[in-house]
Amino acid sequence: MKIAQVALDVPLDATFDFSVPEGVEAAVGHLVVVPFGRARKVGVVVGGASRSDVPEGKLRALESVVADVPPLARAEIDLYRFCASYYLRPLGEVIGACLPPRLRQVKRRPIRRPEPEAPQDAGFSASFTLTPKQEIAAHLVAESADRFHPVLLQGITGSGKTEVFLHAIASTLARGRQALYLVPEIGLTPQLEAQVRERFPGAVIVAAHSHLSEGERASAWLDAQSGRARIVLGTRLAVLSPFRELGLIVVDEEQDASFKQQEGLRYSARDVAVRRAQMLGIPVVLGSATPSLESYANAKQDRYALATLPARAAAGAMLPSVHAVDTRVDRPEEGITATLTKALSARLQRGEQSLVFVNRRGFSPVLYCSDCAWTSTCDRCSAKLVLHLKAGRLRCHHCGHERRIPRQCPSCGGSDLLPVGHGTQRVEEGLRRRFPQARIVRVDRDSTARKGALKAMLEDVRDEKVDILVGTQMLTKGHDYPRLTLVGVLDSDSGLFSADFRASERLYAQLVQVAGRAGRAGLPGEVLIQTDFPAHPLYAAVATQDYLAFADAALEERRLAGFPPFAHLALLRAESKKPGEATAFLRVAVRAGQALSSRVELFDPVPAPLERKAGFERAQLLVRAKTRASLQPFVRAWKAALDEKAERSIRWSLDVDPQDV
DNA sequence: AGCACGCCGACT
DNA sequence: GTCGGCGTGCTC
Repeated sequence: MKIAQVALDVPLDATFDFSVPEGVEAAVGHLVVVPFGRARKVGVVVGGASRSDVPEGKLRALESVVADVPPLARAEIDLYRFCASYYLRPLGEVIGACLPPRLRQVKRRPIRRPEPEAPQDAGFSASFTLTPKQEIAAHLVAESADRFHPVLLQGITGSGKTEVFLHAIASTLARGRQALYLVPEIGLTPQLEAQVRERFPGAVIVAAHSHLSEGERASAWLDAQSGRARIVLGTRLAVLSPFRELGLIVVDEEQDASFKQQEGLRYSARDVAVRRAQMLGIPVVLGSATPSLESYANAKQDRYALATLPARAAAGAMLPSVHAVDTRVDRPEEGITATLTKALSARLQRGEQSLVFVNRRGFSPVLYCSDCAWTSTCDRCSAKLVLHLKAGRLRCHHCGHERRIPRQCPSCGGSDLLPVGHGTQRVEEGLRRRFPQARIVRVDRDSTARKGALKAMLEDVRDEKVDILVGTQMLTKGHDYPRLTLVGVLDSDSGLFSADFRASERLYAQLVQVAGRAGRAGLPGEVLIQTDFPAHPLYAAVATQDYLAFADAALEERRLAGFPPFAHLALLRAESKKPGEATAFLRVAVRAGQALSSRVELFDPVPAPLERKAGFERAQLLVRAKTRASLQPFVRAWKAALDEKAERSIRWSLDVDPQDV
């Protein structure tokens, strides 16, 4: 009797055996329909055997092989096996994460497939000539097209990294191979998709991200698998797409945190991209103005080739001048200092645009009672309720709980309730009072909730219907505004002294990114950073845009502290509704871990950054190892031990290579 | 995760 | 007398 081992998207760390009926051909990679419990499910055959350990009474027969989806290639199954093993998740969950939902339905409408078509023109409209530096970088990528060859491309904003990527993609297509182009958030870079389509007019290009409709997603997946799509442009989940003849992977903004999935299969799409390139023996390019220290260290150790683009590509485009505004002397009112007000006013007079960036990480407008110091907090989370004036509500950003704005203080009955903190709404109002004639647009999660709202706002900015843009990190990514010459940064300091060892790296990347919005086309740009610590070296490094100097200093700090890239981490998170239980479990986990290995270092359990969330009490525990090779076997054994020990009332997860600690 | 089974409180 | 609460157990 023939047995098929099937991976199913259920949270059980096992594959399931099914007997293969006579006359059915179910090889590794095939999608199959199987009976499971009282339901039927679509799974993927990941192995075969002549016998099974499952008792005969339990073994059931697979129902059918899915006919209209070609089988996954061995290379893909191998990649999924690697992800499952490295990130300690069931293989079925990995496959579940990358198979489009439509293809996982047992009963579904047929997927419309395009007619067979004439061979595509891989032609590339190379309307730009590369600068010598870009030329060198493009060469570096193309020179070893048929072996694993990681390249880190570090280039300041406006230096033309995209152009280098496009040239590398062009030579990949010319050699008859497909290219995968990963970006952090495709919704924020609609310009990029248009740009790629324009440059490769004869090639089929598909986008792969979670905002697609189910039909579009399935069809993009099948196009990548069949080889019809020559370029796949996508977010992190696209790194798991099947390809027929993948020849290049590009990871743009490789330092971006959104490449790390934050629940379930907690994979890093950047790391998986490098691994996939290694498994396939193809080049991979990581690009950024401010590479992660992990990637930079790899380049310094010659594991990656390093290419740098130290100058802006457009003739005459200059770097913005960056100044720290000392908020101890120049006291902000409604978040804005006199210096910034003056600079904004000058832009208004000259008909130029300004951007006010509110670094809201750790800051929000909350309601505060000036009589008894009561502040609005969420009942279920250890978080403040954030004031939303337009909606007239107080809202918890973590669990969604909301309530009406009270007229009187719930604690002392006083009527002197004031909003404190510098949320974008308050800054917007302050600016309107100062500049009643200015056209001001606010861009944040609330104002862009409606579909297409962000796009419309950005178009207004492009068409110069806007004088001042106010907003959060959404504004810092990838957009190009020719008439924007001033960037003001508020609440910058929250990243300087955070408990997270990566906070300053992130702040630096964020400031460089937002500074890069100023003065991109001939007009000189100015960046004003409001800070209590104007002499902090991080701000000096932003001013000189000397990434290498910043990174070398930051790496030295990491080396001394023994943090990544000089160590490897895993984070055990636990949460429970029972008080104290999560921490108690972590203490048990420490003892279990100590018994397993002396090659790892187990920290003390600490409360999670948001200690209470939606009624759960959350704590976490960091594990550090010198090398990946010593961390991996430890976490594997540890997980097995914890599976035995954990009570049902505890929810826990292990995060390998955590992003936020 | 679903989805059963199973044993104790307020309703037609 | 039942409808239904979510604790516990299972899925090849």
